[in-house]
Amino acid sequence: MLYAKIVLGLPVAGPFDYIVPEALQKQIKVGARVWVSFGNRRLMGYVVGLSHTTNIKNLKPILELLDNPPLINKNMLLLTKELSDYYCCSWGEAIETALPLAIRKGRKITQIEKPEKNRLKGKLIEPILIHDSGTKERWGIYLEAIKNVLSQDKSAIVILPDRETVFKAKEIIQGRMAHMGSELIVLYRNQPGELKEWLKILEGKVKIVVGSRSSIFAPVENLGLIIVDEEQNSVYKQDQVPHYHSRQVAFMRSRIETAQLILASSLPSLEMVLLAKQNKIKNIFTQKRENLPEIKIADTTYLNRGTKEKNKILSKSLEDAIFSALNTKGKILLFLNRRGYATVISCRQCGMVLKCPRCNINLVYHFKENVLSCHYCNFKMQPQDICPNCNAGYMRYSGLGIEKIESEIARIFPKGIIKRQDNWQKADINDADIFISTQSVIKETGYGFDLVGVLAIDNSLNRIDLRAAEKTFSLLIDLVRLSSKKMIIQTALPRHYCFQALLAKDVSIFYDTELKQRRQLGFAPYKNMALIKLRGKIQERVKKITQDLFQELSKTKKDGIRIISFSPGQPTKQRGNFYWQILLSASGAKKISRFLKIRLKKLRHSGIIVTVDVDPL
DNA sequence: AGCACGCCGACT
DNA sequence: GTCGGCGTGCTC
Repeated sequence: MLYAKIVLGLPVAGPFDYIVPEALQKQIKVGARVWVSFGNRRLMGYVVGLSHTTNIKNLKPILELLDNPPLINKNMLLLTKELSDYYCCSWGEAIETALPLAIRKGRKITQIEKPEKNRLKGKLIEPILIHDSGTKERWGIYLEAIKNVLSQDKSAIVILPDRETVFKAKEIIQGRMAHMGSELIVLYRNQPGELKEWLKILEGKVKIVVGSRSSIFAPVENLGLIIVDEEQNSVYKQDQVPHYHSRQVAFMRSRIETAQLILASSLPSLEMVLLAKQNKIKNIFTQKRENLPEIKIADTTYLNRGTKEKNKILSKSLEDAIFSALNTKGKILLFLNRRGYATVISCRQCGMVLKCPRCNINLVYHFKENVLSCHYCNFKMQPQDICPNCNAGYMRYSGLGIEKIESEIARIFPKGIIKRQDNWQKADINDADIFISTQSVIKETGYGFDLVGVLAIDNSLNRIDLRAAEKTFSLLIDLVRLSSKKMIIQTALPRHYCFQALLAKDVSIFYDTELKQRRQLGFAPYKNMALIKLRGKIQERVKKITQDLFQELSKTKKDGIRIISFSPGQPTKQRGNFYWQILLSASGAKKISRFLKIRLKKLRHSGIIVTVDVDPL
């Protein structure tokens, strides 16, 4: 008798044993897809083992074998197993994230049998981190490495953050390697033709795959090189279960397949900087200091002080700089990361601040729409003239939003042409002398403003988020790159290392200080962290269950697992569900995942969905 | 995940 | 009395 160990794309552990019918015994192999009956359902299963013994009685037979030869090779099975151990999901779920939708749905394919090559195992792989200021230098290294693996008859995967850079990369590689025709392929999840391209790779016809996040799973043969461009980019993190990060998967895969790994970034993640400091990866630093604008910090503590005469939004130095830029027909960007007009609506008598009834964050007044809105859940209500708490008739509208900035700027600089943009409403930079924008301006690459004024960066810095400084610094660096001459940052925290690093034009000031703090606090990248997310329709219920789970988990003093906090999710509400979460840490993601798989298996509450995000961003 | 079973309160 | 929501266990 022959039995198959089968995993399923469900959040259940498995594997499950099935009888291999006589007729399939010669053909079935590990890595094949099969149809099986599970409970009262017919599901796609993946064969992860074959055995002549079993401990389970009353086995069901495999209904149908889809692949001969098998679809998933040994290395891919190893990779997905490791993924499931690291990211706290089932093996079957991990396999399914590595496959195109059509394949998961049971599309039959014909493949030719090809012997799996014996590879030299245990060879030391070399990961390198390129820290540069643009894309020119790194492409020299990329192309050299690609040429090198091709000459050894091996293949390469190049992943990049977005569609444009993927296609640009394809052009560059093709330009340098004119003989590359169908051997170079662009792979993009859910593109038309995705399956066709994927199958071409599976057949071993493709030497170079260029793609985005999920292309790290491309079934190339004889992999010799993985390149992760802009490794710090958060698009590499999947926002659904399993919450994998392509850079992390690249490490796993390069080890399994003994492939070289090249990571590059103009502002590397703290994770990679730490690895480089520990000499676990080789660091190539080519960042030059030329072309950086003049950077000034304007201390705004005095703007916020008692002088009630006027709610001043501009420091003297920024105001002067705007005037002189206008006089010389310069382009000005004013950056403010807050939509709306007034961000705090409070009662002058009792001091109550209007909050979203669902999310408990401040409601923001939008002048143009004349509405109060919650920026988390999009709750809207009419502006209030009378305090709902004490019935006094004096509501104060304060806190600077971008609409308010626009009207103030228009008042101070009546001669300048002013355009405003946020994520909801785009404007053309070329039409304006003064361009006022939220973060949405970052996407416009390569635009050189003569003056960049950063108006309210402190709220980003003051967020309750262990990555607040990292995200703020990254934002500031993006703004520096939009600025060709001068940048003025208004802040009430002028001594903060984010600003000091900019003033000194030395990113290592930021890295060193931030790393030191992370180590002292026991946070990433020194520890692995995980977020248990609970969601459900009833706010109080989700909160209660999260709190109970938090207390339950807190009792377990084990293996250096630290249960850090429980808090409302962000956003608090999404598509009718309320979110609460528990943050924990340990040294080693696999340890956290093992712990949580045991502890969360028993946790079941109707109407509550529990997910785990390992290495959350 | 999806389903069956068994337990309890509150209503045609 | 039973309907339905919730907790629990199970799926090879």
